[in-house]
Amino acid sequence: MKPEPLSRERIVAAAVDLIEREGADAVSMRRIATELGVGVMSLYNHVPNKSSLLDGVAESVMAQIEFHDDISAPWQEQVLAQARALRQIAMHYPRCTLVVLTRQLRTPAGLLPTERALATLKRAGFERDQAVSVLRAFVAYIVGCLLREVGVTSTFDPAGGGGSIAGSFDATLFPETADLYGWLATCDHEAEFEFGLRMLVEAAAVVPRAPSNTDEPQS
Amino acid sequence: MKPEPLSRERIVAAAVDLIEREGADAVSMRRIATELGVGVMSLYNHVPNKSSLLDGVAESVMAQIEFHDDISAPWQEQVLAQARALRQIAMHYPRCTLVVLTRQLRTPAGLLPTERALATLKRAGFERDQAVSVLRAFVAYIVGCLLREVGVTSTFDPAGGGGSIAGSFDATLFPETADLYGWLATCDHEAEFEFGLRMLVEAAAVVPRAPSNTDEPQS
DNA sequence: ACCTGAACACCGTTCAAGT
DNA sequence: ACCTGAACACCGTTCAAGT
Repeated sequence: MKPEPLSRERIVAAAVDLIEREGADAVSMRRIATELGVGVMSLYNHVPNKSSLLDGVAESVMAQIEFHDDISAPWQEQVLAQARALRQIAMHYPRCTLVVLTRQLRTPAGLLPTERALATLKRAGFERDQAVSVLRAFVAYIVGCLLREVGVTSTFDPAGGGGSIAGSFDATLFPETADLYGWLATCDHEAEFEFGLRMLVEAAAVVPRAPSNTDEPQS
Repeated sequence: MKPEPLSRERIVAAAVDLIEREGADAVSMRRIATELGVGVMSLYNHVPNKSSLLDGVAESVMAQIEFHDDISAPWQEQVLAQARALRQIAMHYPRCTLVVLTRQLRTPAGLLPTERALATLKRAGFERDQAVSVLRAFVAYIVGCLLREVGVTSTFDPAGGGGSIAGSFDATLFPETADLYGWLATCDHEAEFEFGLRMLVEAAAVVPRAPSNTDEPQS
């Protein structure tokens, strides 16, 4: 009935599944073993240790990113599309997101997003050091957004989600927070993501760069 | 010789200390108890559980943020100063940073940075929803930067720090990454932080906002 | 009020034994 | 080659017992 042989892929898939169902804290070698109906130690025939298993989780998720950016579109559009592709996958695996962002991968799946972004920025005419700095600014922003969206960092709701409308903080100590309570208490993640992304794209567009090739490659 | 009574503060301080010395993974109730020379269960007289202890760590670090921003300076300068204050504290407690950013605090120490930033943005003339969106964009960027700086997320060095100059990735598959290897392999964290910060400040400056009070408050 | 040891239900991983 | 149980050195937390 269950002759399917154990393999690294099956183990990683079980881990991704478990994380999405119960959160990253639920992941343990023993738990995944029972999930797969095998002894704990059987896992170690395919995965050297837990850390490597989590690398596998990150790799598996990263490999599913789907880039749809049009190479003939203006670079601003391409950058937006690439950023949205990252967000897509994070929305698809929200509870894996912290794990994915936390393990830096030096594998094809981990390097591909960087490669594509750098190609876009160089085609846009950015000098090499500028291309890297702009990339890093975008990635920092995207990482911060995604961690907020999946609930890892704060949305600035000053009184936990389930609290009363007035909240429990001292409104006289924090008058601005109180005044803006209505906006702080809710967060349209997609709108906020797009808002900051557009700010960065606009700012990147005015970074001085080589005039030779701006939008169209012209070799 | 050690009559100093146990207290929540002493426990939290020991945790902060241990995290900075050995990393967040080293923190356990048992370890901290031995660190303080008491039985494990003694801790539970002052701290309900480990999660609350980590909240204490975050609170303790946040409470040490020192804001030096000049209320009469242009809002752009104030925003920069506030962002740098956050970075300062993260640099002072690098290994606590993930813990701090990961626990959203609804306490005075946790709300103060938000309060100050919102005051600055409102004085700059941003509408209320804009002020919140701009704040969220800045915070996302800062969170992403700090996590990179403390080693949680990737700097995009395509071949781990200790690797050979050429790296171990396939240069034909990733031509741009290979071409930019020299820039990707090193990361001047302060310079990158400032670079993206300036991009965001410039972009924020052109967000359309109420014309009534721009730089000078005019009641 | 504060401290504590024993106990319970967990961890990751090593090792030696099986097939 | 792959699977496995026992064992070791850890976890967080409950509970009942001490002072």
